[in-house]
Amino acid sequence: MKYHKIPDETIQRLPVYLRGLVFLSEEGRQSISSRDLADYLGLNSCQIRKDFSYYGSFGKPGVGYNIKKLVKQIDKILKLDTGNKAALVGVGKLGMAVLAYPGFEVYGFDIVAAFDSNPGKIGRKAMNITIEDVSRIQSLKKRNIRFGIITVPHNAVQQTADALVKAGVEGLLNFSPCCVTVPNKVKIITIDIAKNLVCLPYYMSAG
Amino acid sequence: MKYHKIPDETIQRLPVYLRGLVFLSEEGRQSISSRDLADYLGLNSCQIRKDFSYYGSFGKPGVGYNIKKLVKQIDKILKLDTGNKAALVGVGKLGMAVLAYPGFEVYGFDIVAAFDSNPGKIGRKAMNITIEDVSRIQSLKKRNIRFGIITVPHNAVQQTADALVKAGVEGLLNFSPCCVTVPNKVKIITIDIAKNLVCLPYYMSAG
DNA sequence: CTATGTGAATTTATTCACAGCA
DNA sequence: TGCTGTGAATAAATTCACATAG
Repeated sequence: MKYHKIPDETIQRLPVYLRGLVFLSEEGRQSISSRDLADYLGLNSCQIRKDFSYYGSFGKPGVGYNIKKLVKQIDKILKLDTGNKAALVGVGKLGMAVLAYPGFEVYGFDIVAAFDSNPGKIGRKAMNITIEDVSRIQSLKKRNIRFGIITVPHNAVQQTADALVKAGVEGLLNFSPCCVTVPNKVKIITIDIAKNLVCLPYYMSAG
Repeated sequence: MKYHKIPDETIQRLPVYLRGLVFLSEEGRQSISSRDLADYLGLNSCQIRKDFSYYGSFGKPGVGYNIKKLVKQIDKILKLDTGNKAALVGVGKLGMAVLAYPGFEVYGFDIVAAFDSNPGKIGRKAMNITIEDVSRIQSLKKRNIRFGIITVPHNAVQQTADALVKAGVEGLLNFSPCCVTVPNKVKIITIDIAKNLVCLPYYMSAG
């Protein structure tokens, strides 16, 4: 295994592999070939082999990959094996939906705190999490919570990001497609739910 | 302007440009240079110029791009100028959040119908849309609704997709990260809200 | 025989660098 | 002078093709 700069696209695919493999594992499957995994996920088999090869030789020629072993490897590569804790800010409709979303568990993420500025919501429970006042965001540092999920209205995004950064949060997931400024060391990912729909008319007309 | 195959990455960036430009336009700005737009969106200016150049010469040397004109062009390229109508299936927490999401409008998408299988919800209103029984999905063809948004629990995704396809829907946005099979002519995009968070630990530790 | 792992070839995308226009 | 538009150069990612291992 020679040194290679690992393509960013490879990193982005690892979560896709992970989810598929966890699902197959839960169905009781022990091992899988790159070809079968490619068919299952709608990808290309030699891309899968190359992606894994950047990190070592996990497969057995003639057999394929041991699923449990591969899941462990990907968890390790993506640093998902250390129990990442996240806090959500903004318990409105979108915030509630994110709290209820069953998809974080498979990646080893736990949303363990929720904040809102509406006094009527403070102290209530949302998905078994007690909603706290946004003024308590500063407590995140002590609680060792390093990830923030922002589901506030877009006019409150910047101040929310500022508060989270001040509390030592280093990774942000922002659901409001608006411009936010954060220090360089902080990584922020903005997702625009609608954006995904936008390219469909183009691709549909193209055939 | 020579013929060029348009990179897929260019298509994916057009919605980003569009949102930024619409926002700038709403703030009253008339024109912008590729450099300023690049700074604003955190991208590279010659990439922006090249992306636009695939479709013609929209800019004025020494001045920049007329924002309104550019918005119209992108709308046309992405076929967003024809009033795309979408139906949502599954009015649970996530479905409600998507219905309330303010981000579809800027892209010219209208969610005009909502379906659920829970009899207690049928006939109620969600964001001014009357919830219909899933059995009425077949009416979408007559109503000229070509896009479907799937926010049902993952065990109901396949049957929902089947019903939408049967009703003539050609573009699907699926919020359950699970494997769905659709005919070739149908384009489906699956989004995994959690996946975006997953790469953060990797990038954060990398510096 | 089957399936991995990987250099080499190819394809795709980005960035450079500058001629030419307002 | 300021900025676009674009060939050429570079960089990045994918796919091929096959030697090698179980």
